[in-house]
Amino acid sequence: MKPGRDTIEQRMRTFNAACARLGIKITHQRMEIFRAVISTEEHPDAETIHRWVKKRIPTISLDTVYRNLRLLAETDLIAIVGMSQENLRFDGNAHPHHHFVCVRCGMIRDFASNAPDSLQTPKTARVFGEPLSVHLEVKGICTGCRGDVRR
Amino acid sequence: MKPGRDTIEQRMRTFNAACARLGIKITHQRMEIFRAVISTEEHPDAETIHRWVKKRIPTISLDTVYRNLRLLAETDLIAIVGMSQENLRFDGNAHPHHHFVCVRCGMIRDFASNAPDSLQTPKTARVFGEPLSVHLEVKGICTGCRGDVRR
DNA sequence: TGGCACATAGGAATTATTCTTATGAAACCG
DNA sequence: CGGTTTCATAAGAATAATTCCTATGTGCCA
Repeated sequence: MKPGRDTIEQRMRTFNAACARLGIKITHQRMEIFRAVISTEEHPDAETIHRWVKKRIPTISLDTVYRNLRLLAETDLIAIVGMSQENLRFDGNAHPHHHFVCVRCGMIRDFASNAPDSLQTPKTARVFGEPLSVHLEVKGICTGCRGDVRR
Repeated sequence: MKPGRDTIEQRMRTFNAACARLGIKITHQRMEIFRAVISTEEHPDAETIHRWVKKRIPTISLDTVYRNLRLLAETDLIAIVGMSQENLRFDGNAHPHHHFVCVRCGMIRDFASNAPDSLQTPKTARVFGEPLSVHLEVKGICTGCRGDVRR
């Protein structure tokens, strides 16, 4: 486990402040779950976090881990990697392309980049390995959903 | 349903050729599943594709749809949207960042873009709606897996 | 056209995630 | 301080997407 740009303790203080502001109780379980997520670069899954936290709270249930991860993600204290996790979805577009994803209705549409050069792999990514492809995901509100809101 | 840059019939011919080359049998079910995926912009899930194909082959099983979608994705005749669909994974990095994903071992690492301007939302994406965030996903082989291969 | 490897259908199994319900603890209020 | 309300948790049951199993069917090469 290794800290990011902020120290763990700094982020725990931010966490406490955010919970107070949002009216979320600061339980021992919740704190340890948050600490586990921010203390690693590994982007762990719920099962893995559960295993880690059990070392400190042996009786914690998997459901509590799931419940709190979801809560933390909803309040943007942590993030969920990748798509907003619906089912598998398939794409028959044979050409290289990117995706616009509506965060409200889940609509996905393809678009081509109009600046292909800008999609050279950033040098900062190359330290991790040999890149094969680069894909852009734009999240937003689609025109349909935006129209709904106006009404 | 609306064709992409190539016509449906062109792509069906490519499909037949690819199957022959790969030693995959061209069954009625397989063809209809492929046709369904390439005939839409909607990035459907397996259940939806099953519903569509049932109109032409009423007895087709959901498992056959899954099996063939997976086969087609493995041979790059179609693609799966988003991450290579393991479990939910969580990310405690509070700063905006992008992801390097190893396609072999699933390792995910954060990196910052060294060209933030290049991540202005492409104009081609704006026609679909109001963008909120842009995220880059670089897929590749991580140094660890690359080392394994050399041995 | 016969045989054989590959495909399919249908239902059962698996697995990640969420729900239910009863219990427990924190905060609130007089 | 004691009562009450509200939110959180644990444990196991339920749900739902995906995959596996196995018997039967079908495309394709010789």
